[in-house]
This record gives sequence, structure tokens and C-alpha cells, in this order.
Amino acid sequence: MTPISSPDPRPAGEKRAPGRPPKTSREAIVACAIAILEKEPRAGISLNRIAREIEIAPMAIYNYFANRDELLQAVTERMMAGLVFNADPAAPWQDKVSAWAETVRAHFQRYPHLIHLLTWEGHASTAWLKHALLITELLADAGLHGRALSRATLWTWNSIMGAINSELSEQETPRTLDDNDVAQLEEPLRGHMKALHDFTKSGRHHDDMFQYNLERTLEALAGVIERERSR
Amino acid sequence: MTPISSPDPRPAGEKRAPGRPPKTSREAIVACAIAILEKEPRAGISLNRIAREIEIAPMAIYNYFANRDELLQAVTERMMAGLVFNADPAAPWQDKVSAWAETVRAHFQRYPHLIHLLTWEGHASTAWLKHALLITELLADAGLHGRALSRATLWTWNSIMGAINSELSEQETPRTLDDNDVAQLEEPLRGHMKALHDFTKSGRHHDDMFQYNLERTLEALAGVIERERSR
DNA sequence: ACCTGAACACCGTTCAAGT
DNA sequence: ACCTGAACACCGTTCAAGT
Repeated sequence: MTPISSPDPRPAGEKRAPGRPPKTSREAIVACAIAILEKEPRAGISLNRIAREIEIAPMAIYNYFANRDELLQAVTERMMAGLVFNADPAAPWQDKVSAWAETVRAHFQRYPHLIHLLTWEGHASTAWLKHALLITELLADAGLHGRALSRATLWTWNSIMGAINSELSEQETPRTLDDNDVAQLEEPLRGHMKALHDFTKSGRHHDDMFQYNLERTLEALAGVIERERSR
Repeated sequence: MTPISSPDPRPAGEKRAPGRPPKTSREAIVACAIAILEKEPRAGISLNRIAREIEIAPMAIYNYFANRDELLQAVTERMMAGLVFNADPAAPWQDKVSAWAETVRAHFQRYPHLIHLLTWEGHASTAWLKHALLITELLADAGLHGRALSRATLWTWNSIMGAINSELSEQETPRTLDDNDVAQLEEPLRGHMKALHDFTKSGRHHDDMFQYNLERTLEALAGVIERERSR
């Protein structure tokens, strides 16, 4: 019943590290957190849950991260790393903005929790910053500069992220319209409500609306750029 | 040391209600939740916290609400009730949309948590529905109908709520730019970053950006309406 | 009719002790 | 160097018991 020491996997000659050998790593913990979110998008990130999953004591995580927030930061960074965007340099700026928007949309579709991390928990990552600044670059090439460029950049982010945001939140917590509530509405509100309801129940209305939102954004940008150029 | 029964506040002749007298009410619980959020916008809504505040056992709340979700629903409804909007019927539709946007913005500024309740916890309230449908009515008056009206309505919501959303999330969790991160960027990205940073640090850039976002939204809507009219 | 306390399964985090 | 267990202060919720 004497405890058998685990075999040392190090090649002969390599110095054995002092102290207790690690059971896990930063990378494994982050990967586990992401795996949980991919399985259950609504689960949230819990230290206890992760510890259960990789069969360590919850406290072991504190050897790799100072606290929950630092772990969230690492998860954010790691999720963002999966987002790659390559624009065709020859394409007009409208196409590039569209391609950027679709790439970002697809990424947030894969990691719905990411938008929560970025927006509500304030975990801006350098990777996200870089991607966001691509829009600035595109708009600069299109002829904007100075404050007009800053404003147009923020507007574009707002607009595209707003579209992604509303699409995700509707998917995660579908608005179930209470028939009773609708019945209480007066005309013409009830008619409008019904039309809207039918529209959002129609087949591919998410794609339809994202496209529409994107077109409106580009339309507004085109106006700004044109006015700026003719000054 | 005989326990003294509390005096019955009912007028003589009125029948005394059977059973134990209540220590609180639905209204008091909801009011307490809102009071907590007004004091500490980042606090979140906790049954235990509310119970501590009004000095009852946490379980007493379950006499008034089936569960936490039902309480959140009531809080949402109550918060929305404070939002009143009266448009000048004679004003052009652009002014009405602007007035609507500013009213909604001010309300969410007062209750930052409300956007969380509506967007992420899926507590659509009838009061919110009514307000949202006002936009549909405005756009219908401006000449839209059918699918074009539905699309334009959703776009307007998206756009305005996106602007409010980003304003709030920046206020609640201010993006502190890591100098180190900025230094790692290459030109022209670093230059763009710096310009953006300076812009968002300037005095009233929140008001400035909301106005800009609103103008872009109206611009895009004007385009849609014009094309629809000329068909 | 309404309130309470004990109990359960969660959560993040500190601290002291183990290997 | 890394892991563990006990402890603390939270959280929502069920159930049985009190008034």
C-alpha cells in the first residue's frame, strides 16, 4: 500500500522540476471554459464548473489566474484569436465593410457569449481592437479623416454590432408574444404588431434583416463620404 | 412577557382578514428592487438582497412571486411604466423619431439595468411593446407599409438601441486603453487608435455621437421612404 | 394567509496545510 | 511549485413547520 510515485516523463539528463507537478495549465482551463460555452451557450463561465469538468479543486485555478476576471480576460482573448479577416484589397470599400460585417457576425454566432464579455464585462481585447480598427482603415481609404473618420468608425461599429446584438439576443431568448398582450393593444398598433410578428416569423428573416441593416449603414456612410469629398 | 398582539388598523365593523397579516407586498418588493438599482446600477437584482433590505426572510418573497424571473418581469414592467412619450402631432416624422429616441435614451440612462432586462433576460413588456410600435406608426405616416414598414421599424430600433447600448456599456465599464497594447499596434492602426481615443475623451462626445447616429439613421430612413414613395 | 428556519446545491474567494 | 480542504459570505429554491 505504499504510494507509487508517478513516472517522470522527462528525458534522462533533464533536470527534474522541484515541487509538485502540475495537473493542469492556463491553456487547459481556458479551453475547458470555451468548450463549456460551445456545448451550452447560456451556461456562463463558472470556476467551480470548470474545476468539476477537469477534476481539480476549484482553488487550483487560482494558481493560473489571480481571479475570475483574469480568466474571463484570457477566454476573451482566446475566442477573439479565432477571428480572421482577409479583405480583397482591390474590392471597393463597401464590399470590404460588408465582408468584415459578415465575418464578425459569423464569429459571434459561433460564440454568442463573446459579445457579453466584450460589451458588458468590459473585456476589450487587443485582438478585438485590431479588428475594429480595420474599419477605420477602410473608411480612411474611402476618403475620410480627422473627426469625420472617428465618428464614421464609431457609427459603423454601433450599427453592425447593434444588428448582431439584436439577432443574438432574439435567438437566445426568443420573444414569445403573449396573445393576451396583443389583444390589449388598440388599432392601428395591433395591426402593426401582427405584421411585425408575421415578418419575424418568416423563414430567413435574420439574414434578410442583417442584409438590410448593412445596406442602410453603407447608404449612410456613402452620404457622409460623398459630402466629405466634395468639400 | 406575554406577547402583545399588534393593534388591528381596520375600522370597526370591517371583517378582520383571517390568517397572518402581511409584512410586505408585491409593490413594496418591486419598489425595493428598483431603489437598489437606482442606488447601485451595477448591483443586479437579488432576492436575498431585497429581503435583507426590507427585513423579511428571503422566502417571504415567494408568497408574491413564483420565482426570480416573475419578479424581474414585474420590475421590468414597473420601470417601463415611467417612460412616457408625447409627440407633437404636427411635427415632421424626422422630429418625432428624434424626440422618441431622446426620450428612450434618457429613460435608459436613468435605469441602465433595464436594457439588460429587456435584451438579455428576454423580459419584453407590454409597455415596451407599445413604445416600440410608436416608431411603426410614425413610419407608416411617413409613407411606408407592408414589409418595407416592418424592415424600417426593426432597423430603427436596432440603430437607436445600438447607440444607447454602446453609450451605456461604455459608461458602466469604461474602456481603459492599455498603453502597452496601443504601443504594440503598427501604423497606421496606432494613429487611428490614438485619434479615436482622443475623440472619445473629448467633452460631450456621448451627446455628439448620439446625435450623429440619429442623423445617420434618419438619413437612411429618408432614402428608404423616398424610394418607396416614388414607386 | 402569510412568514420562518433548516436544508440543499450552487457561486467566488481567503487562508492554512499538505506534497 | 502546485494542489487541497475547510471556511466564509454569497446566491435561488424546496419543504415542513409555525402563527
